[in-house]
Amino acid sequence: MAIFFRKTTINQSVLRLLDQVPGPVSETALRQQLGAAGVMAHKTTLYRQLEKLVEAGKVEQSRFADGVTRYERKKAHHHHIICRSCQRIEDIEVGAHLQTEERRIARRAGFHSVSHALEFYGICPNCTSPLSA
Amino acid sequence: MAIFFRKTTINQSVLRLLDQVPGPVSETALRQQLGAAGVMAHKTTLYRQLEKLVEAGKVEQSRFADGVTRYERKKAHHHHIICRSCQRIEDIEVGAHLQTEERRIARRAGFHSVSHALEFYGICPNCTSPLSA
DNA sequence: TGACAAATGCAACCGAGTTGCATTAGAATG
DNA sequence: CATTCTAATGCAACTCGGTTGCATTTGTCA
Repeated sequence: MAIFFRKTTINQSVLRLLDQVPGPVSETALRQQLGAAGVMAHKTTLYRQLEKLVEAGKVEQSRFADGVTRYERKKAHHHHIICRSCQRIEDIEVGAHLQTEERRIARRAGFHSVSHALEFYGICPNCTSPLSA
Repeated sequence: MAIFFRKTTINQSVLRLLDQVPGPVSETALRQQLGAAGVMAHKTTLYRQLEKLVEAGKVEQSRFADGVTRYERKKAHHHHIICRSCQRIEDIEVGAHLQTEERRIARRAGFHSVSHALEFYGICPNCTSPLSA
């Protein structure tokens, strides 16, 4: 049985915005962007709506190394690489190694239902090239 | 030039405790354990001392999916698997795939100085076996 | 149209982590 | 030992992401 959603302005705007935005956004950023588009929403509302969307499997949630949780439309399993300089976030896909690794770990340590959280960090091309100087 | 450390009770106790404890500990847990051992320390002090230890390369710091930063004595590069039920944290080593992966990513996306954050989550043997029932 | 539950807003709160400032106390020097 | 310099500590106040309880609004459905 699917989770029940009522059709409301905020509700709709959230999903639409997440569809447009490339990459994960924090609740704060989401609220600002909604505000800019004329949709005022309280942070409590957004957190609750996002939670529902996550439960419904429409949105994916991940916590980054800066301690902030960000949300994005669910797509094929992938990971992110975050620029340590400009904070830009890009999608990347990682080979099948990790699945193998997960199974190996599960077997060896007696754990089950194993999943993982993986993010890469680096310096992106823009921040590498000599903009100044 | 090495970072300068003065020999103080707290300072020493922190390192000693991190040596004894198996796995990463949060500042809060650290403070409680120190307190139980008769060493009272203010949280500000601990955060600052831990920061110094991290800078000095003696302690490793990582942020977990619950949003809490935990600290542990630095050893060979490894990862953790966290029980989703009892929160127990175990060390695991992951194959060399990730290094390969990092290099591949760096090349493909034009990023450099790439590093990663990886944690596994699952249900540990204890929490799997029928304790109740 | 009426009723019920979902959605919203608000205020207050929580907990991790930070900052500025005054005080305490190692360590080095004469 | 006394002096001096600065690391280390404690404290209060704050920031910020996120949560909770409660009252109010509003969508949906009979």
